[in-house]
Amino acid sequence: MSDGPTITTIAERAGVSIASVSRVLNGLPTRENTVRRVLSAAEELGYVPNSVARSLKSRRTNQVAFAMADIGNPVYLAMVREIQPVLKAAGYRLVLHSTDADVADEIDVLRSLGERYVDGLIMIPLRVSEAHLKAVEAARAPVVIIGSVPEGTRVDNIRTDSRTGVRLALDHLHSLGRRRIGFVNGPLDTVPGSARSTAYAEALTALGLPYDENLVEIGDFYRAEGAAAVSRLLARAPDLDAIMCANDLIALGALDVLRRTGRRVPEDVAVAGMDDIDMAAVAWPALTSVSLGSAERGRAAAELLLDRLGNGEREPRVVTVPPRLVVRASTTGEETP
Amino acid sequence: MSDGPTITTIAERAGVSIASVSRVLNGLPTRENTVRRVLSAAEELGYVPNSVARSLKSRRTNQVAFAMADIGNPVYLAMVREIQPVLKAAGYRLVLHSTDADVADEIDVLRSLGERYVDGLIMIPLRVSEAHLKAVEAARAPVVIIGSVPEGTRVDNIRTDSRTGVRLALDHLHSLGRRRIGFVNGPLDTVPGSARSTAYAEALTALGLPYDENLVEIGDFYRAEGAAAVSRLLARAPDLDAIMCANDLIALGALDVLRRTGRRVPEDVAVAGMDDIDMAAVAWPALTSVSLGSAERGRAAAELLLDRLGNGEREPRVVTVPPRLVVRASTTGEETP
DNA sequence: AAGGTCATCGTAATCGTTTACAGAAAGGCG
DNA sequence: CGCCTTTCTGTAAACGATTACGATGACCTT
Repeated sequence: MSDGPTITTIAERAGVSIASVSRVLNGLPTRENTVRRVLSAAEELGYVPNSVARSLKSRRTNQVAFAMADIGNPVYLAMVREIQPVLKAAGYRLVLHSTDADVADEIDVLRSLGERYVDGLIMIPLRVSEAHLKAVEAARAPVVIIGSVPEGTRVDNIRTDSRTGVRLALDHLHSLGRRRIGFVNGPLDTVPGSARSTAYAEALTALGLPYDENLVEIGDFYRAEGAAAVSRLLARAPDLDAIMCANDLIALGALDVLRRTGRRVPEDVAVAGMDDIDMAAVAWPALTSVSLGSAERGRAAAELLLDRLGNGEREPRVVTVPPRLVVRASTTGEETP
Repeated sequence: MSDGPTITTIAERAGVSIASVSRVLNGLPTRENTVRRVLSAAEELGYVPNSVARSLKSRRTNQVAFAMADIGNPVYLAMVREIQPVLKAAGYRLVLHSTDADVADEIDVLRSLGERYVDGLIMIPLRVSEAHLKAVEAARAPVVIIGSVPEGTRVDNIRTDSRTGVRLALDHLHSLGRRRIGFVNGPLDTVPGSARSTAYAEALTALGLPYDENLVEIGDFYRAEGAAAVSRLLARAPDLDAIMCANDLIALGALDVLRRTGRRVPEDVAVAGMDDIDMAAVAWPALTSVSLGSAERGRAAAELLLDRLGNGEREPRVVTVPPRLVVRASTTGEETP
């Protein structure tokens, strides 16, 4: 754990100048003899270049940050899983930020781009405020946002269409003959929360079903909170025959509550979730879910960022990943092998 | 995306020297008037300190790396989830490395500590070679290893006791009356693979059961490979009444195969896994699993590293997290609410 | 042999900070 | 008022790399 050799150490041992050392190590044309002496000196000393010093001069760190609300959420983890290999292949390291959905913390991450410890940022904010947008515009490094931002915001953007997603699920439930379809959502002041709320109302209208506020309950995007919300919902609307959940963790909570209260899924109550996390497939009954393409979105974000890091100035791009309904036993009762 | 102000810019605007700017920004004693001028200049310019330059001088990056074999593995993700908040609270950022269980890649991560882009490393190698140990000893920054290393290795180390873990599970299966207990393992040249293999044999002996090599099958630590291995196992030993799986992904694969081949779990075949990943609790039937305390190990590793970063030289420490059997329906049939 | 070309090398500046050191200003005291 | 002590501030040297520029010497040409 000593203090490690620098190019100066090498220069002394090889009897050349630090400039020559640098040139050799960077493969610039140098006399054969010098190359040999420098390389063997470097080898003997176990030289490893100091990336901090290099970054200071080159203004590149080969690091990229990913900021998400909550590292415990499987959706974000699925994204990390896709982002990491893409960046790694391009020679970038991935730095993780978990912001606890705190706006100040997210703005802070954006501001911290000025510290230059990363070359770019992929961010997936739960809420998008004015302050966010200002900070994004002022950011000192390329940013890719996953999630909807207002039209006209000048930023690379990956979005999905959760409105259509909700619609797909409700159509499916309706086609199975369900008419009293409850809805359990997360906070309405979040981007997904508000989008899914209006989507639910619209889909009902399109299906010719009445909007009954007794069928709607709001909790949070976690399993325990989801379970609690489902309990409240069942108390208010014991006659419902289906529950649409704003994400899969809520849906897993719903399965817990329904099992505990002795209702069969899907015979008594069909359940659908959103995000299609890994656990959806192994749950019992396996959970019907709307895939919002977390993996694709993660990969697309990484690729968009890499492209921007290569190109610098170009028009911001928007990539939309379409939702896809994954039907499983929690709605149809049929096991998919 | 312009080039951002530096302390030089601030110094000019405030009419002081860069030394004074630095002092003010670092809270060193300075005349009231100077403080005010520097701070307002910094404010107006939207100054953000360059962390790369600061790191070069201070020799600290406030970053810590976590290197794991496969970022897709829920066990490692569970660790990331615990490590991140601990580091964040201490002001460190977390950099992720996925090494694909490649020895060369892992050595590379160790070597790259010399690049000084992180202050420390938490590593969880699947295989531990001579080269690993050499690289660890030579590492230029503190390292914490999760997983067993040879006695006497001078490194902070978090371990669990998977031997006892296997023993717990087999005792449990035996107490349920199972006598033909199969074992599906991952590669034997990995640390967990070899440990669990000997543990299985030992536990059988302790229970007075014969070792039947027809009851043992080797695949890999993934769901699909696990399923394939279980298929082979069932073909060779159709009369088995329990399967011990070397990890939960294999166990999930086992559940898939058993269901597909029409065997009831646990009536016909009881199944137990290891690691107690999130999915174990939601699977159907819910999976009995040996928790190796992934969360605790992650947290302990982070704390050990922080302590070492604070203390510098001290004797290496070893923390052992005991295994714990989590009984669920896949062995007892009783649902745990 | 003188002059020119070319490859190679070393000196020094630079990136943006921190900090040792010395100089300047200010205050206290006889 | 002069001297000493105490603040405070500026100059300059690090940290470890990259790189522009000019110096050096080998080699070729005439």
